[in-house]
Amino acid sequence: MRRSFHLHQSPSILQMQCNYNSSIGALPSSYWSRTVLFPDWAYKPAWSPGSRQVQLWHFLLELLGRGEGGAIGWGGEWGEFIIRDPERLAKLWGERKGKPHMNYDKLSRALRYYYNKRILHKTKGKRFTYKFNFSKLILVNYPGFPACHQPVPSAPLPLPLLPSEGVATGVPLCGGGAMVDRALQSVAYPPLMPYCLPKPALFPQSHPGHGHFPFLSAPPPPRTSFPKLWELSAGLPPDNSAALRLTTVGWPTKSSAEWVSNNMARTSSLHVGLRGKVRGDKEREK
DNA sequence: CACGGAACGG
DNA sequence: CCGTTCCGTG
Repeated sequence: MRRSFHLHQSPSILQMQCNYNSSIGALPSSYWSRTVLFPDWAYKPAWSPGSRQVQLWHFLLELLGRGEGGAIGWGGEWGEFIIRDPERLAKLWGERKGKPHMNYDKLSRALRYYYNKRILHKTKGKRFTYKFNFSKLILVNYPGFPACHQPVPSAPLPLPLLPSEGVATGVPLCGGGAMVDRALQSVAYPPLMPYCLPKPALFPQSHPGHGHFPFLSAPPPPRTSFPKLWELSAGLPPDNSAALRLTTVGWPTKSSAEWVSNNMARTSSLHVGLRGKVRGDKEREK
């Protein structure tokens, strides 16, 4: 029943990347893997052997992780990034995808499609500035948000960036925030890209009791009236529905207000599920 | 610039 | 599904 999870597709890659877990400061990998939940999209490996193509958000993370020269860079807030040279970025993206006529206009359209999927949102007012929804981080197993402010080791990971790694090789990067110039500022970026982590087991299926989730404020009605609601939602497999329902709990960051205002309006994942099927909601829109 | 509809394609 | 292409609107 459990739909095959993305991680299963590239165990080797994953294991390879997750070896770093042990190198996160004093924190055992188990700490991370059981404490932090990333949105489901974050766990998709860059290159599934199943030959799914690179996705834009992943490409961006890759460039950001490499500290790519000037085309794109991290911004002031967690997950925020600034496209410094839109056309150059577009060109890079175009090369990767074999779309020679790519430009920022088109690329940005693709980015806008991420809004509904809650992968990205726009930092309003700032040109070329977008933000990954890392704020959707969820804490599990820690009722009181213990030392919940990302126990982020400020020091960059000893990332085994292979010399052979590069755009052309298609080697998956576990980069992400690892290579962020620490010089940049105090902001802590994800020390590991989420997709480097094993996905924490959520609700044990054996426990229909669903109860023992500390933060589970109000599980959306299991109303059987909309049985497969989540399955319609783009990019959000049922696996994650549980996680997403919890997102209202949110991550207590400085930007939480922004995040909340941005998404509280949409209320809950129920809405999101609906919005996923782009077609039907035109009328609804305004 | 930024947004989102629409048609289309791999 | 995930963009790509094109385009009207603000």
